[in-house]
Amino acid sequence: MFDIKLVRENPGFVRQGLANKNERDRVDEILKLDEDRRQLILATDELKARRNNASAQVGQLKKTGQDASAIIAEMKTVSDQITENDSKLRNIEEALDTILLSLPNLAHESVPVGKSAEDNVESRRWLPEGFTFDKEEYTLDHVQLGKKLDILDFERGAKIAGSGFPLYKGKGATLERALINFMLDYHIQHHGYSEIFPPFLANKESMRGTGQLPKMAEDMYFAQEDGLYLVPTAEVPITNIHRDEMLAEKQLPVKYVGYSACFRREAGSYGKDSKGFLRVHQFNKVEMVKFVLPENSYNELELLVGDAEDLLKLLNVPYRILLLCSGDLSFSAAKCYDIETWSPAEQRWLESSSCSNFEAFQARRANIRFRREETKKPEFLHTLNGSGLATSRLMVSILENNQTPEGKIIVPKVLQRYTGFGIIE
RNA sequence: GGAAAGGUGCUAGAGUGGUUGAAUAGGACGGUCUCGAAAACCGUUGAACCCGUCAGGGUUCCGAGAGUUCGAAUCUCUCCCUUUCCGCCA
Repeated sequence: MFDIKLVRENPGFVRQGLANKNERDRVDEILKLDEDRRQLILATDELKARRNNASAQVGQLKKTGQDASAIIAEMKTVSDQITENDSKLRNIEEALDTILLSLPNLAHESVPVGKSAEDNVESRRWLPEGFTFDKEEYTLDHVQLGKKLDILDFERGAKIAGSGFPLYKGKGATLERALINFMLDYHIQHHGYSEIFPPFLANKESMRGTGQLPKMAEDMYFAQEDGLYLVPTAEVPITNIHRDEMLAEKQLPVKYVGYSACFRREAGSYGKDSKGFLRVHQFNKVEMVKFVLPENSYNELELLVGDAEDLLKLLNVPYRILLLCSGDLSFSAAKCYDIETWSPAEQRWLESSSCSNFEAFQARRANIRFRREETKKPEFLHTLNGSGLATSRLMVSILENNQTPEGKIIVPKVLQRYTGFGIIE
């Protein structure tokens, strides 16, 4: 959520920040509501103070058997006024919250200002030894490979649930499971994360906490009867572990890693990237989430990206890192790196991970705080998360990059102890 | 799905409609004592918001919301959640 104090104290800065994020300027509306709100609180608090005093007097008078009807009569009108003011105040605060909850986080100063994905900046890339971008080396795309080897069945997935719900078979299913386990184990054993296996459905409060609601409602599957959303990412349940909690400073950083299936309606993107795994309604993802001290969050972001990169190097998958520009940042992020892996068949990069620092944006929405040792005061902490990694597009890169001229798949070495086989043919 | 019980501070757990932000105990923190520690004793121990340069003052919060009342943790209604038992079930 947006910090109202920032708007109050530095409206110009917020105005510019919203413009950089391609967002409508609502600063004046906010300031007006904020001003109204404070005036009303001031007036009402005064009335309430009067009433509290008078009520104490009534108590005293009654105790001693004296008449209190004059005060009672007077307080009746005061109480009516209070009721009226409170209801006005509620309306104002609702209006204010609606705006504040709908505003995206502002970009950090280190983020390049830009309009769209065109303006993202490649910060580095890593290519396996002997790698070439030459398409001729690779004859089949992941859909063709999946069919030929009978490890992926998109048609039957569509029959069961609809298009975009992949079905893995045989060694394909094993490979997917191996990949998930490898990623989880590696983060737990080498990067110091503790493992979470979260619920795959979450309530409205949780969705609001991480920023999916109110804006992304249309992109999520919703179980009407129960008021629950299918999680679009494990970020939601894992970040909400500490919703409405106060952590101790010495606990930080808290680092979690967890697997979840991810469900996305992808409303409005029909026909785009519809082939195979490129855009699906359900995919698997291992997600890292960190709760950190505000002063450390940008350092922690770099470490987070490094944690995801380690896996790609071990898997021997070509990738590049993009620093997203202000206009391409997601709703909640202040800074974000995308990691894209290479698809030789598509001859382009595919997004396999997104690592973001949300600063206090989610913490403010979800009310996640820590108590600072030095001041003894509560403060919002910073949250970060990153995919480490999403399997579907990563699987595209793994299959296509590891195919032999005969159309077999060599299983990456690090996965072989999980799969129990070294080749799919 | 049926039945019952219950939701109070970091935790356990009191609470008669009128100084109850809330007894008491535990925990945590600080101090005394000690070479040090334990024990004992003493003290401290919530948050949000508003006004104020500061000092400080005020308001709200006992699951959530509405109601009764001059005044509600305490009375009424609705909802939510948790626990236990029964049924169904991986």
